[in-house]
Amino acid sequence: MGLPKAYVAGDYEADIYALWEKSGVFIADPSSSKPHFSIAMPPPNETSTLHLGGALFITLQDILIRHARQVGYDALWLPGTDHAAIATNSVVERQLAEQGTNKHELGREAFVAKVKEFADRNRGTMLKQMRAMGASADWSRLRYTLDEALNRCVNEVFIKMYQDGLIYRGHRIVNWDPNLETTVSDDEVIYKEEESPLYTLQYGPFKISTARPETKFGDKYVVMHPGDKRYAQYKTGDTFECEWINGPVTATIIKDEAVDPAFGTGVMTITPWHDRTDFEIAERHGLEKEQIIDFDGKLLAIAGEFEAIKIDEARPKIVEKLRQKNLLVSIDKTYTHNIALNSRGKGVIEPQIKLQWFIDVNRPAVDWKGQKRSLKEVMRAVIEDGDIKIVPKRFEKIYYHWIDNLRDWCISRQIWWGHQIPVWYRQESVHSPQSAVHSKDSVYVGVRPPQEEGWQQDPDTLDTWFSSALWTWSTLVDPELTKDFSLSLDDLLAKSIDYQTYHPTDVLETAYEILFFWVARMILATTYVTGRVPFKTVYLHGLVRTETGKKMSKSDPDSIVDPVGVINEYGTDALRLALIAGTSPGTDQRVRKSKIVANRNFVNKLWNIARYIDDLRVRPLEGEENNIGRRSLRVVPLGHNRGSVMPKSVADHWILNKLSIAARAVSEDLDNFRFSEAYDALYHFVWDDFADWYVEVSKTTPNREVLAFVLKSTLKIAHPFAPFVTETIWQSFDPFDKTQPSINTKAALNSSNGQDRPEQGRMGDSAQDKNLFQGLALEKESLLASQLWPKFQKVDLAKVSQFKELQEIITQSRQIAANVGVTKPALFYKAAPLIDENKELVKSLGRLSQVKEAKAAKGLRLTGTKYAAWLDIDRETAQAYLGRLKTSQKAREAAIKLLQKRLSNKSYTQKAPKELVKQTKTQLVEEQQLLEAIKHEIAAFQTAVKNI
RNA sequence: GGGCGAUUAGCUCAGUUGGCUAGAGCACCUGAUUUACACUCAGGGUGUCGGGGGUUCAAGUCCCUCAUCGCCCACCA
Repeated sequence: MGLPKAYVAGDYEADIYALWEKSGVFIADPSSSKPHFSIAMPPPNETSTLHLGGALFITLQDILIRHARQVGYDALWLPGTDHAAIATNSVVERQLAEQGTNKHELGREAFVAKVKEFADRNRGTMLKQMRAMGASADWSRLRYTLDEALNRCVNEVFIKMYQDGLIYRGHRIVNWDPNLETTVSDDEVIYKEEESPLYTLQYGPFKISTARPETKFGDKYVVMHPGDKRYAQYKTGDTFECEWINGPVTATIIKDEAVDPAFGTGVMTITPWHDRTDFEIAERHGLEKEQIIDFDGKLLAIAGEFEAIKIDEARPKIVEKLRQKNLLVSIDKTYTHNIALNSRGKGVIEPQIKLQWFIDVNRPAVDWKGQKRSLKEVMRAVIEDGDIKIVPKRFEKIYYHWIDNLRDWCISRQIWWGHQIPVWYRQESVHSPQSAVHSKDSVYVGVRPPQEEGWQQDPDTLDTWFSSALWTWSTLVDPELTKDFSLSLDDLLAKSIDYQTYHPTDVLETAYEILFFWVARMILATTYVTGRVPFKTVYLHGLVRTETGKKMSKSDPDSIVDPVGVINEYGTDALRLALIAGTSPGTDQRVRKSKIVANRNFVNKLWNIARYIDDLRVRPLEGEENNIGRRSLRVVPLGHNRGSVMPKSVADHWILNKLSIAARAVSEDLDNFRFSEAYDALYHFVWDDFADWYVEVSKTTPNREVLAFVLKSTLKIAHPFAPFVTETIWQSFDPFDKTQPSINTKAALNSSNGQDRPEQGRMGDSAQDKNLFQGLALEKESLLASQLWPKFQKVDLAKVSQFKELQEIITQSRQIAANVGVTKPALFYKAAPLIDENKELVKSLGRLSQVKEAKAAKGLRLTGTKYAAWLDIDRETAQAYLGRLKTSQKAREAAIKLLQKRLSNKSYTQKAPKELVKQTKTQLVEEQQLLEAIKHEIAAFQTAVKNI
């Protein structure tokens, strides 16, 4: 017995991973003659640690990739990390604040160096943890969103879009975060409901309401709905004088449909600089706009005595002043409204007008299928035309809705960590024809800085999602080529072998949360640049929630289940399986400890099947001749992909049939992204069919070759789901080779009683000096990870049915015995060659004292089989069973009635598929036979009872 | 205001293009068992598939409607 009793994942995982990585089995080969398959891994924040969501996406993608390799693809899973501009930037800014300084004092260069240092220091944890999850990614192609090569791509795309008029610079209202001192895109703004007082103020003849009196200093336009009869006497352009916060103002009447007559008095004043709706009204009517609040969140000179006061402090003071001036009409304290927050850092967003860079989503400047279309139109078309399929489909609707509401994308950020905008400015003196001299900003846009003196680069960086949007292809561009500035973007793509081989990628798997942030933007950028879609299928997974259904959040550390902790306690395979069991695409799931335990048990079940077979290789069974030494079990070299085996017994035929069905089902389910169903098929094959039936059968009539073959095949189909335990078993022994001892002696010693285990969770650490498997050759071919998927086995279906008949006899024997409280009864049979041939098997599995041919009926007749078989139980003892028989009779009768009704329905026999009708007929016959048997048995019972 | 999802066993959830008597894990009950595994085995489920209506030979599945919970988007003076 070489293997320890229970599989202790921590003893093997690091070594197994090292084995894979060293062998190069994860490295894709564009020159391979195999068909290619690729997935671009969503790059996680390089300085963060793995959370359950990350564990989930790695599991799903790893399953797809491993399965693809096994069914014969050259598969590339390209990993990478993200520079997470705002997140990383703000961590370092916070550190600086703690040290009493800030980035402005430090200066740009020093600040960026500091962020880089922070990133360098914290990089690696994530990569290590992804390996711990078993990710079979091609680390030789690891990319980072701030790589030089990716920067080249980012700049090229920016320039291309600029030249096509898709990128422009303009004064627009943007979401300004005064805390992080940057703009953020519309998608990064979240809204939180908050109760705050609503002040109603007297503004000339009107009453207006506001929750933000501090923005009202400059208000000089009064707006109402054109159809509002109450204000019919006023016309657009009418003016009046009135007393306001800091003295008299001249107000102008504006009529605009944006005003809701039902809200308050139906009249409002506008603050175009700090409100999007107001801005739009002002744009429509050509009104003046004035800044009230500066970019630090303090009031400007227009606020008079309130200048330079933070808005929160200023508000009560302003309200007090309004009260004193008798301009405050009323306060509604129960008013709730949504305040805008930055999703990162939760700072309150202040709308501001700012000169920023935007992507125009409505300009028809994209060549798509022979037409000039806008980015919006292309984004819609690729889904509508089926170029990209979204799984689950319901997200297509959500996606369309997002596109329809999409505004121009603000891509410039005022943070320093990221891709700096490739634009330079220079103040130039210009002599106009009238010979007046004035200065003008010249603009230079290019991959490299202009050669002449005096140019200043735009200080802003690009939204992180701008570089992420290029991810599927920028990672496939050959980094060497990007150093050659004579090449155009098209050249770079044309000459990059990886790009030519692996793009478009096959699947993009990610969380539904980032459908807009990332998926949509990859579609936007990639269709525009390459003229092709970035991926063919989008699979979206749901959130992993806590046991109580809450979202795990950093602000509530107790809510977080740490995947690394789970790996250390239960093993990676258990975690992976728990994350896919009973889930469905796009739906949130809860993770509970019991679920992880259940899946750890499955992993252990695989382990023990292997242990049993390992043991059986070299040990004769009771009653078996001790001639194993002479028997020439064919020695098959490790990793040899033997495609088939010879079945002998009915059980052999049955298990090979089950195996084939399971292998096919798992594969088909995975092809269709039905992860949970695939695992379900695997689980029940392994546990119910292989362990509980075939292994048990093998204890009386072993066929070592079939056992070994089924084990090897099982390891293959289980491998994508539970890569570590399956590879560990694969490497531990060759089930065909009785001469080779199990090699896990060290692990066996370590974990024989669960004590003195080596330190766990050391994945990737150099502390592990000796690999358990170091004696093995490291050829790729010897790894389970590079084995091909099992082929369908042809078997004799008649023999399969015979085994099912035996199962029925065995199951019924157990049921009756348990039901009447008898242990180990005898079974008699008459004229039943099948039972006769499998006496020992039926006896052992049926928990019977003996199985014997009888001359006449004796005891209790089994009803579920066509064979004449009786359990040796007297009818008095079996009284309890009578009730069961009667229940069964009723069920049969009900079923028969239903089937007859169905068959007598002409529209059913005419309209339903022929096969189904045929099936129904067969079923009716079977039910009728069964009913007859039951009736006979009940009659026999009644006779017996009478005779007592 | 617009949209999406969920509602199935005590709990957590599967259930594909409608098609056998609706399933799994956990929990629970009864029993077994010193060598593959107590991380085990055998046996045990009386569910109005949220309510109502409709389409169909056939509905957990499709359509309408109502209810409850959750999410997304937009508006919020």
